[in-house]
Amino acid sequence: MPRPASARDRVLTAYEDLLIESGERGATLDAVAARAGVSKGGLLYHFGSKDALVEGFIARLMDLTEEDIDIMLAAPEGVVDYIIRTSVNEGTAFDRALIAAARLAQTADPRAGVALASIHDRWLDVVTQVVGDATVARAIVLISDGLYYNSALMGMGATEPNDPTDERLDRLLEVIARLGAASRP
Amino acid sequence: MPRPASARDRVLTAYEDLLIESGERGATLDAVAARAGVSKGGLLYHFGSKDALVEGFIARLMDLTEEDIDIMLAAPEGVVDYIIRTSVNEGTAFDRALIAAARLAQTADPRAGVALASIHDRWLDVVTQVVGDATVARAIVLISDGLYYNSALMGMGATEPNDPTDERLDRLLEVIARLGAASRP
DNA sequence: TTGACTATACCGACTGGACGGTATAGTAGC
DNA sequence: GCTACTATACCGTCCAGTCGGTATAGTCAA
Repeated sequence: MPRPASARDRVLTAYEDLLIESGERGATLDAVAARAGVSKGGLLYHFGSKDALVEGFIARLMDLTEEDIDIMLAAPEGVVDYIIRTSVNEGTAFDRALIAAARLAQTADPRAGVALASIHDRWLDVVTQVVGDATVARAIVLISDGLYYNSALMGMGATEPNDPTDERLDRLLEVIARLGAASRP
Repeated sequence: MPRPASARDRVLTAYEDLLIESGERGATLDAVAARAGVSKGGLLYHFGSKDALVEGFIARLMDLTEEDIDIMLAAPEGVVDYIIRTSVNEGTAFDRALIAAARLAQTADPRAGVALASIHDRWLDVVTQVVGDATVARAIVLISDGLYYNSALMGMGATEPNDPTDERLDRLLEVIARLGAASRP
């Protein structure tokens, strides 16, 4: 690990930003380098190929996933509330990484698909633990997936607002409570 | 319109297949033409540009959507059962078109994302009509979205089976019934 | 303390291949 | 003779990856 808040990290963030804003096609090495404020050569010094860049991005995503699960388990409002409310916008570093991964998965990069599937499974485990019923947990995680993917894929075409305090989410959570979900762990 | 599966249709289907199998990057004009068994010149005779091909694909998707909604409304097992069970595999022409659209969404052009959003809205309308409650309908459509996008994005990484008669879907539908959804119109 | 050498971090011109699109000449069937 | 193609060649652009070079800091030995 090099000392300063490094070029390597800036490159990863630039890649993520470009995936979100312009899709996989727009996230070229030149564009990523420019965004990160390094030259193309500099980028390729840190990541020897585009493939290695994808690998690095996914590794960071998996780290953020573990962090987010810790936060989720400690959330004062409960796991279910947390997972549904944070399924909706692009605010946190984790949200952004997830949306970027969804963009990557669209282009059939199997690694992004596998990463997404494993994140989904982690959530399912945690929610199952909390609500006690595997099928109820599955329904909840699917709703979360639906919210995520809608914001990931529909972009400007979306009808869903991206506000985690939206009262429509309150109502959605009330309906979810009917499934038998404990709203607190 | 000529008699058998016309070259035009074959081109559209080949494009769809390639989107599903190889993503947007793999669906090049050369690859689509080869898959459809026409020459590149032949493809460009029918669709003057890749843009026109996308347009043609989306037009067919929207036709299939209207057909599917008619089928859904007439489904003997009810709208909710139908929408959840058919959210899961790549069997029908409509399913395949939807998965392909998810691959295309927001990659280069917002049209696929807009189309997806409008299909989502049509479903929401229909389900709201049937179950009577907008929030319950939203939860159901989100579960359907979750199932769809999981099969669209996770590909080989998926843990979800793609079998509409899977008993896990039966259990999921039982849980959804607790939301207050009428399982028949 | 200075000069030789090494490692790390980065630059940017260039190459080669892929891809969208154009063009043109020709063919089979109605 | 028109529609619906096939076949092939070619062009310009974009893009991943290569390569030679530069800058800086640190090591070490004479």
